[in-house]
Amino acid sequence: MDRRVTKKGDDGTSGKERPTLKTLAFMTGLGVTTVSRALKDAPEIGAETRRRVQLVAKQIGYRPNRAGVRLRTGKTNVISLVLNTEHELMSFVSDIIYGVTEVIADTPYHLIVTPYSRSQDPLDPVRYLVETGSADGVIISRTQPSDPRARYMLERGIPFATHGRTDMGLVHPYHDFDNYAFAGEAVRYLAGRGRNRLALVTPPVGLTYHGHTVAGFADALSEVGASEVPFNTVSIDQSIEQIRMRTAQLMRRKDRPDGFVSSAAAATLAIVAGIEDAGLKLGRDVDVVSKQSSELLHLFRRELLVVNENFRLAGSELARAVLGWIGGADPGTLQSLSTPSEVLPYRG
Amino acid sequence: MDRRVTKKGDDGTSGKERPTLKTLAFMTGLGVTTVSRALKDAPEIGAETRRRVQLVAKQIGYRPNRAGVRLRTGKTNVISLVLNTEHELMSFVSDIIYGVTEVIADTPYHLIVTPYSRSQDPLDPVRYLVETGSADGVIISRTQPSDPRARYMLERGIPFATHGRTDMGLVHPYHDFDNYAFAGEAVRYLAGRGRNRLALVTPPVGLTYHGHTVAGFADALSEVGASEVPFNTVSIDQSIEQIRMRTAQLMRRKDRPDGFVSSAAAATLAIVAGIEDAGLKLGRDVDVVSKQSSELLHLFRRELLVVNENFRLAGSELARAVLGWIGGADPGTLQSLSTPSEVLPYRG
DNA sequence: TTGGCAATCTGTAACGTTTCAGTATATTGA
DNA sequence: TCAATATACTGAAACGTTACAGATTGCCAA
Repeated sequence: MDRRVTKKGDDGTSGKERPTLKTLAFMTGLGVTTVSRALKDAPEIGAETRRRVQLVAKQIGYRPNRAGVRLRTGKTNVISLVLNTEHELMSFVSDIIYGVTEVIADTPYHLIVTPYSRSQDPLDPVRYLVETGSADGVIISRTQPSDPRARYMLERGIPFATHGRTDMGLVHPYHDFDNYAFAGEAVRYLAGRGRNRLALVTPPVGLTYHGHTVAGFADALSEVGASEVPFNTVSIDQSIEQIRMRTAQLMRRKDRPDGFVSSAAAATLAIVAGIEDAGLKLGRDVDVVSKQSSELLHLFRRELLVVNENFRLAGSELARAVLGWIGGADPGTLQSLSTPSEVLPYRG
Repeated sequence: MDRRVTKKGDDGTSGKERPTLKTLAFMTGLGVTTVSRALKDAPEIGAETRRRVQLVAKQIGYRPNRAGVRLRTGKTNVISLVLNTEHELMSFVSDIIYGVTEVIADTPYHLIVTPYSRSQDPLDPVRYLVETGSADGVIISRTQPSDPRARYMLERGIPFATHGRTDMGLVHPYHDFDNYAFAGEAVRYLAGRGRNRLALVTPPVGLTYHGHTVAGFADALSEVGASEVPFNTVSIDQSIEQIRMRTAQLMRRKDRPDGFVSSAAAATLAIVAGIEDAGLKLGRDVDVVSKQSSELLHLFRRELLVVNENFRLAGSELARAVLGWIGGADPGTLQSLSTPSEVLPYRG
């Protein structure tokens, strides 16, 4: 009986409102259902109708409302990158982000950054994402051999990719840098320069690539007949000052190493500072092979020997992997390993 | 007449589904409307009912469905950080991100990263965000004196904050580092060390802080009676190689500078390399004052003079500003300027 | 007793989308 | 010719939330 002032049938053609399916339906004279299906190339729509709808949609700049889709289908069109906001000094984080955005640029996906801090359980942010259904896919880093986050997401069936491998006998997408090869190459290169008492600056204990690095280092040591100078008190996620001090201590001992293999550029800066604190000279008394993610170590000390790790590539690969899994691909086919470059001495 | 198999009134208490308002309504015996209002402390709900609903909600871990809220209210609970994915070599980006996430951690907001590349109009991503209503607030960087993005968002009434100021006579939230003061301090410090032929490594031309830096530099020069050695062919967003080469060229001339003021750490690495390419020695032939965002320049060359810029703080301030504006605060009160530290010589 | 009013609570509609179950029309097979 | 079937389209319902317009109850003044 009583008609409301704002009645349902307003066709959305007035004013500057964003066009919706209803707008398109009105303009084409079709029903919303037909429009919806025409836009996603459903087979039961006539070819001409389809073209017509798509043309009009393009003309008026129709974009599906994300909230509508998400509410109806559960699809969020969101990828989440889960980051620890306290580790990783010289942050490769931006490179990963750029790599990811590069890949999702021409998809409907958005990238959200989900942080967690040292004090939290790394599982927390992942649990949050899954429980609230906030993302269609997740990228995690700081991967562990037996990673509770990977296990959790596998159980819930949510697509993800890990930066670094796991070792749980479970298959999932990952991208990893071949740290075993890196450490091996580094040792062989140092041995080739006559260095035979080598110390390793390891990745954080507990992460998978710590194991890979240590193994590559050890295997190559015995291969070339060099020996290890234990340096277990140091790993790359310690502070610059800590590493520097410990390095200086080490280098003042008479059984000091004549070569270092360092897993991160930031740590390398500290190692070099420690070496020089002890009055020794890089390239003469000791050589250092280091990974780096941007071209700055050669500027730092020309004597440094570097191997490049491309984090932008890692970001792209991880994004591709997650999207692939979401798209229904076999997770086992979405794994990639990046081979280290050769050891690069200073050129020019 | 005919009852559907799946009928409306299923109360959502079966199985592992995420609880909704309907679930809460069923459990408390109230209507969904009442529950909804009870959760947001609406005044027309009885005190006891309110407590009861909130208790149950907490117990079963109710979280409002973002898509539902967003569809109904238009509120996205999203902040977007708009980034250029090609500039800024030594990326402070991660610090900004961490700063932002720190602030939004205990809010319902998510952070999405919206990239754009050199080839695109910087206005594109902003237009996209506004047109699709993808965010409640936006943070932009690489701010220009007359910034089309700021103007655009002001016109549309969407809350935003800029990293760096504008100069259009329009008021909006910003956070900026006082680059005028930085350049001035740097010049005065160099003058204090007897340097009087100074070169400036400027921020990218066109950005607001280029002007601030140049002005601070020029004003301090005349204040201390030093002179400028023009170095306009270089700015900090050029490649390492470019800067290095140009610096070496400059330093081989007889009218070379005896002091540099550098606006970014990455550029400083190149400057120093160029200086040394020309056979000169830092600290003896020339001094360099540089901004840095992490503590690495002192490791690089102990003779470097540094001023710290805290990008994590910038991220936090920007997030606070946007949230404040969204929350209804006066944009004019959401502006902050970060004062540079003193020039720090090498210690220890 | 009655009317008015405040205090609480509730049903319905709507946001934009997709899916389900149809409907109408044309086409085919016998 | 008629029924069966394919083709092309459509309305209604539902996802979870909030806003609007009531509805119910109890209490008090007249």
